[in-house]
Amino acid sequence: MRPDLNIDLLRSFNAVAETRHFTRAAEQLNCAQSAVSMQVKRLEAIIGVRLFERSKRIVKLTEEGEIFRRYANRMLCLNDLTLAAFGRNALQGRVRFSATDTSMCFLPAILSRFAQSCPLVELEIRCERSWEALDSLQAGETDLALVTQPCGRKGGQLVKREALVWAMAQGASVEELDPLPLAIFGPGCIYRKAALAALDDCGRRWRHAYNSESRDGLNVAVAAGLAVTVVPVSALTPNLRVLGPDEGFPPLPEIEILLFEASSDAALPVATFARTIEETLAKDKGTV
Amino acid sequence: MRPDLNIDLLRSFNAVAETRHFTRAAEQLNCAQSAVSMQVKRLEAIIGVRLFERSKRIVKLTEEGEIFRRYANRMLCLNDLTLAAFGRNALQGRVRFSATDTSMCFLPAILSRFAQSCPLVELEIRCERSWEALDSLQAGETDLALVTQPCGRKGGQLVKREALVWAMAQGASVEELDPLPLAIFGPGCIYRKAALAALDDCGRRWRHAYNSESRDGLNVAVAAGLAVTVVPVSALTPNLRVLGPDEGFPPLPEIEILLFEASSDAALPVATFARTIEETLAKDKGTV
DNA sequence: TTACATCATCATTTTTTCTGATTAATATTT
DNA sequence: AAATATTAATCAGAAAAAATGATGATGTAA
Repeated sequence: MRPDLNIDLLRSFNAVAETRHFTRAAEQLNCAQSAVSMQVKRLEAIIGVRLFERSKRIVKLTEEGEIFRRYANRMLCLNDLTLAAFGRNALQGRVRFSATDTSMCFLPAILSRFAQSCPLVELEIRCERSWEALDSLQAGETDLALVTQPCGRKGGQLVKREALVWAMAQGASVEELDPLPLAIFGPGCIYRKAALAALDDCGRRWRHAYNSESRDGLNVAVAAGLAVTVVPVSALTPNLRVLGPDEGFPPLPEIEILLFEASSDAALPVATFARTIEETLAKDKGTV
Repeated sequence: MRPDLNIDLLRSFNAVAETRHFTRAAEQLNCAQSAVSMQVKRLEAIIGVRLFERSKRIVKLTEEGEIFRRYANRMLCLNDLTLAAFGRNALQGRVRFSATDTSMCFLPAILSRFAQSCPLVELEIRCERSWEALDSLQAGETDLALVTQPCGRKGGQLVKREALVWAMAQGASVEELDPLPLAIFGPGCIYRKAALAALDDCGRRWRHAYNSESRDGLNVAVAAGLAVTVVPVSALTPNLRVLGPDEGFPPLPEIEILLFEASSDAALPVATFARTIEETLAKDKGTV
């Protein structure tokens, strides 16, 4: 029925909009000026809107042209992204990645970013405790590990500091809970020690009500309002309520998210994934 | 350097991926089967990836083809959206719209949706109290009004019910505040009455500490931790903390968001904007 | 095996697009 | 004011790209 857009035409349109000259745009595009004129004309015919004001000598975007420019840009970006993701020198391969339960909450942002620009790279994700993740890394079973404890290993890179807070279900009340029922990870977690010590220090009685090796396990008890837990602020969900000094909860230490790589000269997909993690977490740094 | 994508080729690719037949795709596209073959081949050359498995008789997307399909689809959607937004029968004109401070918090979602599909429509937004908005509508100064109180007018359409909650700044404490300093709208707001009555009922002393005709005005006091306010849950920001029965706050009534139109046979852009409001708010309904 | 269906390939035709020259309009210089 | 220069639109012809219809190859069903 009606013709589709054409990326080449958008490219030309964009060049004219940038340079504000048909001649310069032609140079930039390596073609004759008349070609650019005709391309813009063709594009205008397709979308049925006049894009440039040519009454005077100067080339100026019309109001609609200005609006259309945003659409054209999105289209060109998507085009470039797609070509970069697939083209001949697109990344391909596999990345075996270990995350801890705690670092898991950052994965959605990281993954959507990475999957977008490197769709051909196969991702293998495991969830382990920090020390297990580092063992896997050393054993060559994984390429990267995003952990919360260095476990004595050297070479980890600090990619983010994250506040840890006490939290419980929105509706639940903490008043009548004494001793305080806790849903936290089992022994081995250094933050667990710090949290319990802090509670003891301020004289709050507690009991270890629920235990699990995974956050999902704990969440069941927390969501039911049966226990209080400790989470990084990034893992807070709408149904969780932060418990502060007002309610008698001591401040918690910050956790450090560390990135370990199997080798410094890792395969390109691995290195790219590592850089994506750094960038994504660094971006969040300011907002939290 | 390397050639750009081409929407026509994506269209063909998509047809083949859908029908799983080059011949059927050709019928669908109204062209010869050989053309489709060549188009797919050309596309494969551009992105440097084999898209279909043709070893057997059946046409099957390769693994990469399956991934590429998502990119192609996004591109085609953006193409269609752009054409619909500009093409000959694209909406053009102006919509004059009144919102109240309370309904304002829904505007970002509504506007981004509308602006996306109708970029050529000029939007004029005013923020008024409900009764002023309805007066403006009746006076023909605006085309649509999204209000929280019917003010005795008939013909409004209920587009959303929204819970109202007590809230204060995250860090601040409510314990030592007696009488409770309130930052709420001035007289005229029916929800204000309900809120104050509820406070009185549960024996909580309060004083009217801050007053303003706009939410921004109130927010200054609230953000500073100087006062407690009442907000619809959709207007909650991360720096606000909900105050519930635990802290001695009575439940509040729900507000009703009503949409009034100047006339039932409004201009097409106005009607489209109205429909966008309904759809956007209806979508939220389930999640809140 | 034969008949049939399906996709790739090819030579040819058709369509699209580009080029280079020219023109018209505006700005700049003399 | 006239001359010159710059710029974009237009046009005819050239070049390139794409579509067609025929043909061939390959696999499936009868």
